[in-house]
Amino acid sequence: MANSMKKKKSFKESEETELRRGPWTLEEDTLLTNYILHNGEGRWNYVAKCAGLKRTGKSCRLRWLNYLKPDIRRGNLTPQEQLLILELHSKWGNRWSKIAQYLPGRTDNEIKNYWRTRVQKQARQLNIESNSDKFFDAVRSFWVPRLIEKMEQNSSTTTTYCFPQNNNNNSLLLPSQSHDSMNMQKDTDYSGFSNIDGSSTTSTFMSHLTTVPHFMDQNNTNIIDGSMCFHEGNVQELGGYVPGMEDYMVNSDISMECHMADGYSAYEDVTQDPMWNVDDIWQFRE
DNA sequence: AAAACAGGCAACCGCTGGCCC
DNA sequence: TGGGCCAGCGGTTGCCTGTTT
Repeated sequence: MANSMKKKKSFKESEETELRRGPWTLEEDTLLTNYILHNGEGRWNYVAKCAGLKRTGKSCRLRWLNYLKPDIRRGNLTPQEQLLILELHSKWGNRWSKIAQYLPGRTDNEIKNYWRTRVQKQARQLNIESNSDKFFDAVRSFWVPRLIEKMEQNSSTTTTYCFPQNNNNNSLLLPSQSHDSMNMQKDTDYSGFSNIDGSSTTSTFMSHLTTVPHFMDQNNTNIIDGSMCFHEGNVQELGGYVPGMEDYMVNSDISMECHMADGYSAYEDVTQDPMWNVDDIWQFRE
């Protein structure tokens, strides 16, 4: 018994030592792709074996889902996608796979990397916790409007992005609790938005883009009630001008100084770092 | 031109939950 | 019912590349 266990173990060890790790070669990619295109995904350990790969099933799965799958979108995240990530992260936190479901062609890994390298970097520079209210306020006041402006500039594409229904008051695109006193809603009808519990919530920025009371499911095939959508790069038609936005900016004690600051490069390409001029929003620093 | 540094991203690791025997 | 296997997920690591000195 002990002997057979030992044999089994040593066999397994020798099998494991043959497993390849690290970067995938072109040949491995081809083997995996060809196998899956002909036979489907199936069980990953089986896929690895049958495709003739010396990789774990796990490794094959990751490579396929994050890199080889035909519908993977590559390249920089668009302002729309960034905005969606900010919004969805404010609702769900680090639920990367869930967030990725709303960004067709983007992987959870890519979104996670984006968050860690871009968003958290900004938070670090500001010496703010990236999940803190203060950081959300900063994003609301600066990043979001700049992303929206960027969207207005890119008016050639027509991709539809869909926001899931708000079911809490923790939306990044909403005024925070601390800004409730600004009475944002008085000039604008936000009635298109409702929560699961029947109450209504507002989205400071997105609600002005369009108020379509439905959204597509994960496969973009079915329309689901109770959400908001906007069309990428077509903000003008949908209300690219953001009424109330200036109210928010002007009334916000956060935005005040930054908005007025000389030399503040508020309208540079927000899809690139830095998210904002750190020196100009020094007041966020703790 | 080369070394040092920083950022971005692909890949790995460990945990969890579901399924099956 | 408990153990093994597997897929999926989020966190972490390490390499590659571009930039700075």
